[in-house]
Amino acid sequence: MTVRTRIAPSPTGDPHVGTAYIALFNMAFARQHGGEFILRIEDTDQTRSTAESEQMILDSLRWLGLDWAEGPDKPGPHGPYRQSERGDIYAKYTQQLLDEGKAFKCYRTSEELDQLRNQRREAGLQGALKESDLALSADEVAKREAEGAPYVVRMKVPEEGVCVFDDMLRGAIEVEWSQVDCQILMKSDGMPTYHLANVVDDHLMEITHVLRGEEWISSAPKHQLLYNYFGWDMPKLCHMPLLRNPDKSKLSKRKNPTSIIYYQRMGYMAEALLNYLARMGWSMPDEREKFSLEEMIENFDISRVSLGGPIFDQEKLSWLNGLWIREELNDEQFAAAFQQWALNPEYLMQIIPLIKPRVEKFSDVAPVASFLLSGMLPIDESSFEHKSLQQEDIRRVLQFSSWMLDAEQNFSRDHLFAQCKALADGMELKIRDFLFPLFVAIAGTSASVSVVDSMQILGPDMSRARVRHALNIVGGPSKKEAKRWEKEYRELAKALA
RNA sequence: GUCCCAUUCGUCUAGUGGCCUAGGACACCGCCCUUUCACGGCGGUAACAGGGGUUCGAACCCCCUAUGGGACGCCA
Repeated sequence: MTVRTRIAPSPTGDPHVGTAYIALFNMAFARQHGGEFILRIEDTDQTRSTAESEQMILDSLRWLGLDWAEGPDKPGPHGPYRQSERGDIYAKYTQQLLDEGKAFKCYRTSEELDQLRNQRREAGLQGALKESDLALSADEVAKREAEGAPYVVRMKVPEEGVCVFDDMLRGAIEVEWSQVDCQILMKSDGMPTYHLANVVDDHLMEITHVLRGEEWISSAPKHQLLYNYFGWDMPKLCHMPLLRNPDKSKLSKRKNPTSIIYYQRMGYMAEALLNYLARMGWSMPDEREKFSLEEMIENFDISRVSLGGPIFDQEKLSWLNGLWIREELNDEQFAAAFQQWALNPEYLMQIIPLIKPRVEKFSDVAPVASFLLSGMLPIDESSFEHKSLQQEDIRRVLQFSSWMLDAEQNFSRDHLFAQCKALADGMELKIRDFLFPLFVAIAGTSASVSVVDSMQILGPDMSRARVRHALNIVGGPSKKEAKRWEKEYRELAKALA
């Protein structure tokens, strides 16, 4: 048995807990059956990942204690498409489908596609775009071909009938073919889409089981059809429930910290985080709450996965982490773990240059640096009292900053400063005044080291969480204000890089 | 809007036709322990989304409705 999961790097490289969640279940399933667990990084969209962002994900998964197989014929984290010597395999399989009449070239531009989709919506038509909808006149095709216009390769999909595929947890799922669009397999830049790469790689790597998130259910018919077109056996599919925000939407960084690095910085033990993730949608046969990865693997049974989307509850995670700390670490181990967390050279060396100029004795260090070793800060309304700034200004600064930070992918100090400056100018505030609420949010007081340096060190999720926390304390916008503010912010955001 | 998936205490869940007067855990509340707080111990509040079937019997099987979520990209 060979089980694999695919992970998609985020541009910032922030490794998502959802990624770890899926990887964990893949691994438990594979290891329970004595099989191999393979991890693949999906990167056919080259805008996403860099070597560093991929490394951050792999490091985070290793930190959690997850490990995966890599072999010469079973490419490791990367798909064959990353390896130049195998880069043409997708072209080969695409050509095969073209030759067999199972795929077609499409010269439609994105603008035309938008138009087509809008027209159909206005006409009240339902169903997916089919080959016949996309067809251009023979003249037009010949013209565009002669011009060397870019084209994509799409798979052909039956116009009617039902597709039935199997899910290990849900049984047979039926979808009308009319709902399935003729998926692009090869982009105009010659790169395969996920759908093609996924099917070809999995076949070449002899994958037998795929455990992935529920959001993939709707593309399963396309995948199955591709397997049929190629005449290959399809791996068994299992779709895991999606982790949710407290408001039940799919877990997202705007509403909840999602980065593994956040939970690391927050001081959770890897074992506890993994344990908590394992309890999302799954339970031990004896219902015990605390268990190790090894114990999970020993007792793993995929049919014990429950399908309702679990809400990621930080409170219960904290309780579980407390259990791990109190019960699994003796004083020596606690000391070592804490030292590793707080006093490791990598982290310390980021902090020292900021702290050193501001201390006269070592006893000054802890008070000055404490906010860099904390979670949420104990601040209240009085923390935000300011000689000239109005309450309204403070609330707006925090809300605008929060929106800016949510969208921000680059958390380097200089860039963050430039963004803050741009917002401050737009709001006609002195940068010093603009930064005041941020100082309180990030450091707990305005008498502190550089706030943009602090945000860089604390990382995106911790910074966002603290700003959001501060906003809750001073009061976010009312519904009326929110509308006006959003409009203002959209104007200001144009000045942002 | 269309299609798909889901639905047990506020939250995570047990439950696979009779062991269910629905069990455990987090959170919350109360009591005990304790110079405080926390930890720990004991107890409490709190759920089968609604309606129809099937069955001697339904949280469990079927249908309808409602609610929630996901997917509808030259993203993954």
